[in-house]
Amino acid sequence: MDNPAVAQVLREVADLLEIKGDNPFKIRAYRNAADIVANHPHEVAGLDVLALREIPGIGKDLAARIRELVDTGELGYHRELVAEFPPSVLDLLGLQGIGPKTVATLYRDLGVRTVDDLERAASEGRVRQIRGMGAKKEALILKALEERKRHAGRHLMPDMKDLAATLVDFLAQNAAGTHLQSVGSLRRGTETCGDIDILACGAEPSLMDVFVSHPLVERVLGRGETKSSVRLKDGVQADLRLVPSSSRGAAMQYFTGSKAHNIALRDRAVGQGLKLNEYGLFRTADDTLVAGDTEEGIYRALGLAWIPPELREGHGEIEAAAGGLLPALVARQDLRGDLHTHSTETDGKDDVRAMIEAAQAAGLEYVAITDHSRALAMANGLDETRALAHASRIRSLDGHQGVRVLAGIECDILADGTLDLADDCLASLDLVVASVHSSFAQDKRQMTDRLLRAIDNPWVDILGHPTGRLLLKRSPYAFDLEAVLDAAARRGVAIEINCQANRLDLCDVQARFARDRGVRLVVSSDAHSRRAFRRLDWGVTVARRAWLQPVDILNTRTFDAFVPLLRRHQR
DNA sequence: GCCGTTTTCGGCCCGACTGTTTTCAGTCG
Repeated sequence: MDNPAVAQVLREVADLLEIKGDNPFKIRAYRNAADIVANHPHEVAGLDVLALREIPGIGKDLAARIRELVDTGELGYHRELVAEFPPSVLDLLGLQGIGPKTVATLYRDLGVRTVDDLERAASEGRVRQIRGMGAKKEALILKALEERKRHAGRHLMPDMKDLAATLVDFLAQNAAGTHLQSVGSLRRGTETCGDIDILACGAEPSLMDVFVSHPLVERVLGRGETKSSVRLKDGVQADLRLVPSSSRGAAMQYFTGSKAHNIALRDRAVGQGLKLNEYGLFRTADDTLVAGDTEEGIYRALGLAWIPPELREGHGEIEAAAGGLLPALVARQDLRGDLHTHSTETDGKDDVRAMIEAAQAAGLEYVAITDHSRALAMANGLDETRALAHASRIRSLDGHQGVRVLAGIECDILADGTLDLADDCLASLDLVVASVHSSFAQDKRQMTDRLLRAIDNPWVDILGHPTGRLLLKRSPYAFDLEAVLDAAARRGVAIEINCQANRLDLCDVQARFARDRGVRLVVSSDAHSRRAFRRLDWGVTVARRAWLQPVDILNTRTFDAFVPLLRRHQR
């Protein structure tokens, strides 16, 4: 059992305890333990009880429970809880506005066990009859169900990338010499993906048996000579396609898409007396093969430069490739700094020193520690006094392991657009990321004014996760993006591409729009633990899909070149 | 359930908002 699997069970125990109404501190202990395990550098399965107990937050009970789990693959305590509440009720917690108490009430009073049960109950008007609920709550539930339906079958890109990598590794161990590659929306780097497509070039047909026998496979949907489909846990569908090596490029191109890109490409081929399909590029007149074993060859034969998969969305990339105008896209190794991270001073999992060391390990030259401000009480946010004391401790670590360190803050933008901390405090810090964490329901006018007012504050350097969306869960708040971007461009405030898997905020289209309006962007991890610097990959994917080049992103600069570009140093 | 140089009990991050109340419960962050 690996760490994510252990963490998952602990998290389920916490959720079930919460539904049950158990001691909140016990719930926190389980949730905390789940985070610890998920972020632990070693596999907990390899640690004995004593070693487990040395981890802060893991005591006698949790150490024993974790051992039981990794030794037997099961947890008796978990089983007991599942006997009280069917595990399907955990799905209800994923609905916006539905928490553990509501789940417990719905189960107890209406026998709601599944999302489908809830939908029936709400649409039949039974929810409003429960004490403590009313017509508005029922409408809220129906809206949350509607949102969920809209996102059904979609999954976050980073999760799917990990899953695809697991499958590809497994296949690679069983098919030496085969070229394996995940294609489809995963290769293009879209923020959410519906399924996993894997291409195997030059493999034996027996690879299909290996594929359908993977432990994660729940059901085999189809098994053929060249294509098999399976359903994995969490309902993810994965397809494996076998193609001959001679068609590798054509198949990669075809299965990577997007549909719009492929249609435009085939249209271009037809105009040149050619025909493009998943087997190759052929002359229409006599069916001779023109290209097929590499993608580059296909694009070249069509008079185009090779187009990076992230751009293949039918958003002008073919015209750009024809005119030699494709951007030299930013890559992960172009990032030299991270401008949004948290430490144990607020809700981070690792202290400042560990975060700096992790930044160094991630190949960064500089990092800003930007803990929360006081309005985020749940995160133990900092007031002015604590912020300044924290800043001086952060600065004392400047240069640790050769990393330049900025003492910053992620300061809340309050409902009226003022900032959560006094200007003189913000002025004494090295960098201020301003973000909205409350009052999401304001109308468009209010929210726009709020953001504009925040941007007017001379000590705001970066606007953090600007739209507030949570992928597959919450829509962006209503505001005039164009007005905010124009103000940011005018004032020299940078706009963040937040790398959290469920944020990716700004998104690709908006980031491209922002750049075109003269806004400067940053790519920041918003890391709450030392392992989370990995997320920078995902933000870079967004940036690439936004056609961004290194010059468009402030934190590709060296430290000395970057600092003067901060808004506070511009006059 | 964890923790401890205020140590084996009694603490443990909490404020804003919403909808349901008629003084509060639930959710979110």
